[in-house]
Amino acid sequence: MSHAPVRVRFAPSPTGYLHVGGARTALFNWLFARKTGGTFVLRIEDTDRERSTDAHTRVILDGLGWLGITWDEGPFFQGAYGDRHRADAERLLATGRAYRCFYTKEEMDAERERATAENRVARFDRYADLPVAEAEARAARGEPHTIRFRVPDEEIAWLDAVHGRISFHGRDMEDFIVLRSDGSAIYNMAVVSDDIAMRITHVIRGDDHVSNTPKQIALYRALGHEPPVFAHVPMILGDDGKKLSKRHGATAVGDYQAQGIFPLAMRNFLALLGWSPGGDREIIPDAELVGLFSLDGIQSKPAVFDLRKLEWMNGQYLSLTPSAELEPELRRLLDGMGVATAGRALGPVIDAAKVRSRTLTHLAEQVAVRLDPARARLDDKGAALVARLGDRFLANLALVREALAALPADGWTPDAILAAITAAATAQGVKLGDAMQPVRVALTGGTVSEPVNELLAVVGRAVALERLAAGVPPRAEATPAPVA
RNA sequence: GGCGCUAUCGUCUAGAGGCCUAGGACACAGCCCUCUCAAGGCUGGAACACGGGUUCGAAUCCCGUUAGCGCUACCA
Repeated sequence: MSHAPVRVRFAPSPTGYLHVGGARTALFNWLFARKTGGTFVLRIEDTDRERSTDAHTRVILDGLGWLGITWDEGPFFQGAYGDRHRADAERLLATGRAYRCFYTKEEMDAERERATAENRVARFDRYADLPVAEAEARAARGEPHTIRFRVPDEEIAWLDAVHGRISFHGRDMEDFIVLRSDGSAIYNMAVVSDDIAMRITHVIRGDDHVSNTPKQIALYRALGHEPPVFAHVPMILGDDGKKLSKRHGATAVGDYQAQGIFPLAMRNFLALLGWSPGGDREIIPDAELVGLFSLDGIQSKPAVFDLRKLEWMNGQYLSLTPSAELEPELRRLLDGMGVATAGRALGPVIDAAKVRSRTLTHLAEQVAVRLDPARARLDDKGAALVARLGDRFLANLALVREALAALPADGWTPDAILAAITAAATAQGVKLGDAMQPVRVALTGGTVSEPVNELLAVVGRAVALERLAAGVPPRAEATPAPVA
């Protein structure tokens, strides 16, 4: 083990969005780099020209930025290093660690089919022992061919930083292609060539790469380099135990950003998915995360992504964040919803709604209704209440409105409002709840909110009295229903 | 099929031979608070996959079984 300064890399391929698994891998790399005072390199593996797009690259960069994962070097684009990849592959050829292979795709497909039918492993070793002179002659004639790496017939083992010792044997691996017939490098070749060139000391990546690792180690050795430390972090699974994918719902980091999840909550949640500092920590301040992080706290079994817990955690961050800090982003969201916020103090409204929200978008919806109760829509619970109270709904509403109208503008405080409603209800023999709930429905369309007197205070006297006079809000359009 | 990895409450996990009649968190249920819903507090149900060893003693170490997952491309 060397004492060279730590250099890690995150190497996504821009063939899709930044998903939560990739984000967590990036986070672990970042955490490890910060913890060790090392360098975090970002490398975009865009060698699959068919599927790579600039749009995906941008989304990945944006996602990392949103999560606060900053890179010290890069982004480098793997596609730019084709010459070096080829040179490394040819070095393998020159030292006899690789050979020219003249199978056509059709021949290989046929062999693969035969092998499957005969229930055996496909073999592609026909050219392994072709005399070099003959191979060179055929190549010189322009005969299309690939370059295949000669896998050594020996045990290839390493001490994985999360799994401990993992061992493969060369005899279980076929000689694999390192250079395509068009001269471009195959994944394992490109990765090793780049990781050597970028002096990567620790490769922290997904578990799905463990079977690539022995091949890469063999490549390192054949190229005359010491392999880095490998740390294979387990997969993230959906709630059905299968690898997390689109059909499990939101898997892209951008989806969570759009849902109003805080980047810090996402970091906290992702960090704890497959890693633990030991003990009972759940909400870990970001500043402590780096100090706490270590590779051996990484779990060796896969973890199921639990959206509920993410939302709970986001709610924790929401309640921890002062309203003033929430305000700018909230104003932006409200503008997008068509709610005018200019010149209006949001602090009290945010405070009122915050404790009942788990995401920023949910919070924005609640704030929007308080700022502009005209946008309230009757929901199922609200409708049920209207139905249950029948005539008393409007009667109680009128009772409350009358009592509140008597309050002077400068006496519009939660305490005064509560006193007025309580007095009116008591005088008329109306249960307090039967007086309060209609107000709640009239103002929000639903039966859920902060205490009614606080709701009224936040909405303001003029608008509140107007809404109480208007009665039952219109039904939400999706489910039209008769309104009392 | 071959190779590899993994196995503690439904889920995330603590646990590195005695501290474990297995702890915390999410979720769930009940209670308190209360005009509703949250938040908060309290309480409850809920797990060491199975079988063999090793040991005075095993969730922890070893072996096997079973199950799940990953890889098995001129994709990355």
